[in-house]
Amino acid sequence: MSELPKAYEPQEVERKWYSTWLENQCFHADESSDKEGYSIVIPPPNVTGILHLGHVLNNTIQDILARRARQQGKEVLWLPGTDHAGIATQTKVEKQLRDEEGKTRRDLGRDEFLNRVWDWKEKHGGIIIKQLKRLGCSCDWERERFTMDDDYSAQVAEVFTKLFNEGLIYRGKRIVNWCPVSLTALSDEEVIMKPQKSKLYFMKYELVDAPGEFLEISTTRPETLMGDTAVAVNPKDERFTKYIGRRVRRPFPEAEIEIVADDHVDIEFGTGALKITPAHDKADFEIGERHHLEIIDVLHPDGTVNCPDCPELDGLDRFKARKVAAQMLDDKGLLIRVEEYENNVGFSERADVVIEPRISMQWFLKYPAVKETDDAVADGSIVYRPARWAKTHANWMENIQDWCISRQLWWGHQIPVWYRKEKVTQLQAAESLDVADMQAGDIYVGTEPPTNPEAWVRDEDVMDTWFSSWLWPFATMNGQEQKKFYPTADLVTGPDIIFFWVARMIMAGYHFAGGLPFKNVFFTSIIRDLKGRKMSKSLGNSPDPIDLMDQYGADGLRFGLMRTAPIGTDVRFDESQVAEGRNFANKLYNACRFRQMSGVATVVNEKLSEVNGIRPYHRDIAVKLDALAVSVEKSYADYRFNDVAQQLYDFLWGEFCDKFLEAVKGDLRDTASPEARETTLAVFDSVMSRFLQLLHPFMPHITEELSARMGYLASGGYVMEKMYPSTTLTTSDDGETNAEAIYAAAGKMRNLKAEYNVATRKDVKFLVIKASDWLLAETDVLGLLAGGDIEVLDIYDAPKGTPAAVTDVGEIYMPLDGLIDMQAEKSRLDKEIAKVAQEVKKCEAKLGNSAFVDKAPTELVDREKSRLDEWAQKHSQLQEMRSSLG
RNA sequence: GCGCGAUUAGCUCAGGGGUAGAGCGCAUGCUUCACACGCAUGAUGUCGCAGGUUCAAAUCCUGCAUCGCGCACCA
Repeated sequence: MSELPKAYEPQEVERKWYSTWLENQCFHADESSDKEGYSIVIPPPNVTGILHLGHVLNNTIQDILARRARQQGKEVLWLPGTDHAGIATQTKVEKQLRDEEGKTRRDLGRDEFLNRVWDWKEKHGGIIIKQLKRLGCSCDWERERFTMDDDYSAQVAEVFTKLFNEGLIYRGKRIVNWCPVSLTALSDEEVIMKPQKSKLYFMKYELVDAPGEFLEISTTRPETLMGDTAVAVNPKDERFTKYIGRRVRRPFPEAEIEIVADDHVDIEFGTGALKITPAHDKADFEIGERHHLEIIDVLHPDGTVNCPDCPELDGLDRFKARKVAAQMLDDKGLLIRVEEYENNVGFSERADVVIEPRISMQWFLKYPAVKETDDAVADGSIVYRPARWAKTHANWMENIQDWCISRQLWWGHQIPVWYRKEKVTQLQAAESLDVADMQAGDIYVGTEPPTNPEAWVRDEDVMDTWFSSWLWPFATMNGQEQKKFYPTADLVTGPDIIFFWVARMIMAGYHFAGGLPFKNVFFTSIIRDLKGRKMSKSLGNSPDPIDLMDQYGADGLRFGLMRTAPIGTDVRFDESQVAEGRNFANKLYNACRFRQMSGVATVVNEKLSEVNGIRPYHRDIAVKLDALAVSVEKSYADYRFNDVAQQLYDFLWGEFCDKFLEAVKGDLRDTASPEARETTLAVFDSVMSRFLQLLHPFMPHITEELSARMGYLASGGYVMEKMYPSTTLTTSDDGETNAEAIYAAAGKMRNLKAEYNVATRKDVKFLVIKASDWLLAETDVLGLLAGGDIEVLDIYDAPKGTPAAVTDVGEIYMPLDGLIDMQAEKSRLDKEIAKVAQEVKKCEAKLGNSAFVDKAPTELVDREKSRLDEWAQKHSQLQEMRSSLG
């Protein structure tokens, strides 16, 4: 057996077990099972996505929850799938088309282009799924869903139709966030505000009725000046009262526009006069509505200027046009000055370009079940963890705006709306069709095309990807499955998509599925690099999880990440943490390898009392294992996964290997008695087999491997299927354990050796007096642990200066036999004495404080007193030693 | 502007009214027959700053500072 590799090599083992689990359908969820149901739906990654560390954290947590629920005897469904990710996917395919064939999607036409996207999806779509499998995710892959599966798409159309019929979906001309690169509208949530260095232009418009008199106006966007249809001032601003209702001259193209009064104008800002461009600013649009202003669109969809009346600007890119327009103003003597200025500008999340507020015809949704959603989170029907995210949720719900759900893309769920052909021809272009203008018979909304399709034209737009994602928890399940697994139990996701996804799913759950979609939402940390920056492709600071798994194993990556990931705060990723995860796996492997040198287990005892010849170390580790199970349970209840990992780590490394295994090592040697060996092996197996089960959710592969290899699964099955031990290994009848006293004494003895620089010597002799009555039976082990020979004496007249330690096993002396450097010893003692004297002083001060003695709990005071005794005793001992040295 | 979080060892982070913790790193010593992905021993902290509550504050409260995040915005 000893020819096993010294170091654990996870790669092959992980592959082997994952395919074994799959072959045996270990992840399969049976909706007709009698067991209690437990379900999680995966936050569907983009079908184009590549696994990053955020996914690793997120899915490891889900896997832990799922595996643990199985251990608890539940019927578990972890439902996987991917999201079609409208813009992201379409953009990728368009880029490929452009790069490889020099074509645009319009060159291909809608149908052919969509074929290409589907091809692309078939080819590249499965990458992230494979990567999740590599990580060990126990999803029910037979149930993998895609947001554009036929049945899923049907439900999206159905939901649209229902909302339309309820009057919650409407079409209208509004200012929307327009992405000039993707050429589509976006929702407010897809816009990211970034501070930008820009310029504030001060210019003047001449008053029509008073030539030579000017009104000063400040703007950051002179290039939209051609679309100005008014100037606004605040009615309370006395400087401008006299101008209200009069007209100024717009410089180009020349026109007269009115000065209106509107409360929106900030008196303090700029000159206090605001140019109004209703077609290109949300606030201006609203002011325009209040004052019935004309709307002039002066930009093309791609962000170039559309203004044939100004040939100097027509066709220019908006940023180029900005400079030219400023120059034109200057040429006319209307530009007063330009100031450097920093303001917040909206960027498109996907294309990272400046968003253009643009008026266009779009579909909007008035959110359903807003109050119910708000309440569910506020009253704890749905529990957010950490709780503070509930506030963020509430904040958004309060200021909720209608959702722009239409996108001018092809990849996605096409809006299930048809317009009568004659009507469209009549109105010339479908883009400007206003549903409000249509008669009932001119529009058709439904999940199936109209019966005479040739008479109808379908709306070209598709829906926002999130309009399909918000149905995910129930649209992925059929009726039977919903009965068993809906609502789901836990949702694990990032706090950055509370608005995009979580809140919307709750609304959809209420409105379409009759209630909450999940009970708990666990928000994971955001993983940053060591400098605190977000992981991103462009910064190149995002380690590839696959590389990490190649290096450290999936289990190592999972464990390392889980052990650091704090609850609710961002985490800085440190690769050394992953190395620790690997080291931990290796430690576990080697502990088992050691055991395996004595053969494999045939029987694993369920109770410690079944084992003969139990000694303190055996009892001790068994008791600690039972305590670990309880404590881990508690941490799970609070979703404190880092805590669980830390406890498992401390137990295996600190208790099992460092103490227990060191203490019983002798029993496994050839020289040991068969009885002692049998006892130790039995205890090892009882504890280890249970420990592997406890660890399994975090490190599924190695625990499965070792359980099999060690013979813990003699009765068949897999660790991942085993019920979590419902009984404890020990009972209160198992009695007290003295192991801790021995470990502590051994520690003190090793300290003594180190202090006198004889740490590595094995010929050190320790003398024990006032020994505990049970110590005689344990001197061998104590000697082994401490690294020396133990002799228990009734009396020992210690020469002055003999190093000593007071322990719970007795008073221990380490005779020096004159082998110590006296000079070094003296100065060491002096330092030590000073230190101890300080401790004594501290205790005395505390006990001298009558307020403390009177008011603090008595056990605290008593503790302080015994502490003082200990320090004082040590102090006099040291002084004695010091004086003996002269 | 409003809100939220963070600030503890060189680094990454736990903890939390009653003697300051882990791992890594560092130092010293170990090729000890499970493990150098290891073993043993050790050094390192005014627990961001200032007040307050308390017998007792790193911990609770208030303010401030720095860093980060979210929301709202000034054209």
